[in-house]
Amino acid sequence: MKMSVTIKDVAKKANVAPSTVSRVIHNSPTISEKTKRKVRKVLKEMGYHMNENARNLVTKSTKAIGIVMKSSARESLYNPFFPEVIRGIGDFCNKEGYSLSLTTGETEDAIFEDVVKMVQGRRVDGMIVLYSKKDDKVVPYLIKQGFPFVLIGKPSTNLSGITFIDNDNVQAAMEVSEFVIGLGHKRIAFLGGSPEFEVISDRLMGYQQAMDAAGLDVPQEYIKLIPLNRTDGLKAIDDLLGLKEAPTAFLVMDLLLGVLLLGVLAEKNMKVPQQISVVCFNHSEFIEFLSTPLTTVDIHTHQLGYEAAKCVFDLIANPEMMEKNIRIPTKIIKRESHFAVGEELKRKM
Amino acid sequence: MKMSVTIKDVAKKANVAPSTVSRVIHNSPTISEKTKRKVRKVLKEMGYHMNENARNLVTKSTKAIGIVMKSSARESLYNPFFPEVIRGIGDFCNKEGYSLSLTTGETEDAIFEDVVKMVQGRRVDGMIVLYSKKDDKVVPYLIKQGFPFVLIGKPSTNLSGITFIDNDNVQAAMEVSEFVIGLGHKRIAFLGGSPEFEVISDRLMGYQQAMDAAGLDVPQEYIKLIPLNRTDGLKAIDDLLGLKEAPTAFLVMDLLLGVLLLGVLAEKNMKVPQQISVVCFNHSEFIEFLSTPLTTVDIHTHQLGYEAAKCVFDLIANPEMMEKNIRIPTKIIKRESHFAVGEELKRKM
DNA sequence: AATTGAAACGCAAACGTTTGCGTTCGCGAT
DNA sequence: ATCGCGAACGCAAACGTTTGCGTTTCAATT
Repeated sequence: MKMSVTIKDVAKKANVAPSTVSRVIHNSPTISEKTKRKVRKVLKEMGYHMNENARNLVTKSTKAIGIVMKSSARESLYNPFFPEVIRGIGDFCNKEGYSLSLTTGETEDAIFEDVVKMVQGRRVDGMIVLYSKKDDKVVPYLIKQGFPFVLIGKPSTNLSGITFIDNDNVQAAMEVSEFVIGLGHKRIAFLGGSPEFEVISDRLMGYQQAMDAAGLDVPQEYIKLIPLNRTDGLKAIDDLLGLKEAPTAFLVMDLLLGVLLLGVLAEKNMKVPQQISVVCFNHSEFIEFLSTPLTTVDIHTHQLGYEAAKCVFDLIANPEMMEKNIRIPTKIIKRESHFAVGEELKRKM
Repeated sequence: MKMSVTIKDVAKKANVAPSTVSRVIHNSPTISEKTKRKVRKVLKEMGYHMNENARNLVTKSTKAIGIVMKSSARESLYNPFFPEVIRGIGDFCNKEGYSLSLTTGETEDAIFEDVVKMVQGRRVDGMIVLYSKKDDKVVPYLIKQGFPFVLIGKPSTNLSGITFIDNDNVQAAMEVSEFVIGLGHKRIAFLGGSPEFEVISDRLMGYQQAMDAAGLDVPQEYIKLIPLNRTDGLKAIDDLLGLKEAPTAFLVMDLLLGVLLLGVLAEKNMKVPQQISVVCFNHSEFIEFLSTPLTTVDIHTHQLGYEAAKCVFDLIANPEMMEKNIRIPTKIIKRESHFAVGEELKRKM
């Protein structure tokens, strides 16, 4: 490891005081152009680079923000949410010259310790929390510390003062339900993950509102809230398809379940969209590779991250800022896994 | 933001010198048990937590390691490699109480700047580089700086002194080829991404070696090296299936291409594995959700990350260590997308 | 009782910055 | 020639730790 060149080294070589070098680096107006040129020359020559630790120590501001994630989270591993949202965060941070720090903890306690270390250890200026769980210690801690943070998702606790970014999932589900209803469907199934996730329960709500508004009743058998794995997924799908009045359309909450559903339908030789319509949440470029051109709902993951980062920045700059709640709009990407009732015959030709 | 309690605050309250507090924190044997108890009590009471910046400044060691990734890398977004490898790295780091820092840059220059900032800015003790590109500046820079780092993948430059972790892709491809050959196949296609990636060219090599060894010749039409997108993928697959002597088995280098292939085969009503065998690289739990139980090659992504982290640690502890090259073994996960030639009829009953 | 020697602790410098304030310098106005 | 006054720069303290070394304490040895 080469020894680093410090401000003092530069100062010595340039025959100025360290403070002058510092001011040159920050382009202070109190330094003459002549000295600036001289010092800058030496800076280049010696290959100076700032020691961020020393800087952080005195300015009390690291140029970094932390990301809290539940690392073994199944749901974030197999859909592109995790990388996408980090890319979004990264994009903004990069524009502002900030860097990113990740929690590494596996257990909840370990994660909490990571957060404490980041916050109290003054390693980051702000935090972005990538999940929202019922009785989690992280968010309450951040609030108590008065530390700038934003949440991606919806706060599950009834704590106030939380700035959060998310989609309007109720709205999104309502829109997509209305869309499907508008196509003429009356028997619409809801296939999703565990309702303990805010996302799912919100979407369920939107779905039900739309159905109610359209005067369609929703038999409980149409609603399948299941863990995200093959066996439970298969069972749910079989149940639905085995119904005397089987649904003609599926609202699927996850790409994985969507893939599973398409597979089952293909095996049963049921054509999508001719016999069954499928709409799937969380658009990603992955679906391009499926043989069925799925109609999806784009939740704009990248933008979620980007806006979240922007928000922590505002919070850092102005800690007394009122909490806000930014909703990223969703968009139905219409491809060809849905059909309008009555069009079956035309299509079959 | 609450004001932090420092070592001095604790020292004052406990009627000892700051140095004593520091030694208590580090559990120095030169401090009596009595004082330790007293100081520890005050530490808890005041809720002390160390300021890492100050610590890093004097010890010249942050307890963090950096991760370099090419962020917009398509290939890392849609297969679970990226999250998985980070989880692996995180697992080890967490065990050792280290934290993680990510580059945020989009362009190559931005990424390079991130790296410089991490290294020279003394924000990390070591680095893990998640890619290896032909004429990249990062690796040469790290070498020049004598900074501890390891590469995941295979160094594309002819620079020596690089510790790197990867799979033996030649070997892996050879094994899987032999496996398929052993089933009786003679017409085996190779479907993969761009050969500018070391992974692909290595596997291609292994494939060809196995074919040669078995005395099977490989017509150039059997080898499709294409960019990872739908159109190019479809074209390649169509080409292969349209051949007068179409392959009976496919070696697929990527989950995405695998999914695409399965879709096309289903549309053409070609049964897997009865008519066509498919083996796909990069096992992930995702494939559980496909209707076809794909036989895959597990490259142990998680362990790649874990071992990489372990390596930087060794390097940090002992910078003069000889470079090493750790190969993570691969494993064929045999499921049911392959068939032994001659068994078709049995299966059909 | 004086001496010795660990054991236990305190002092102060150092790490590389930033920044308030003081000092120097040159120069035009008196 | 003196004064005054910005402009340009240097001094030194501060940020919160760690650590080598010096000092104190106190029990054990002579």
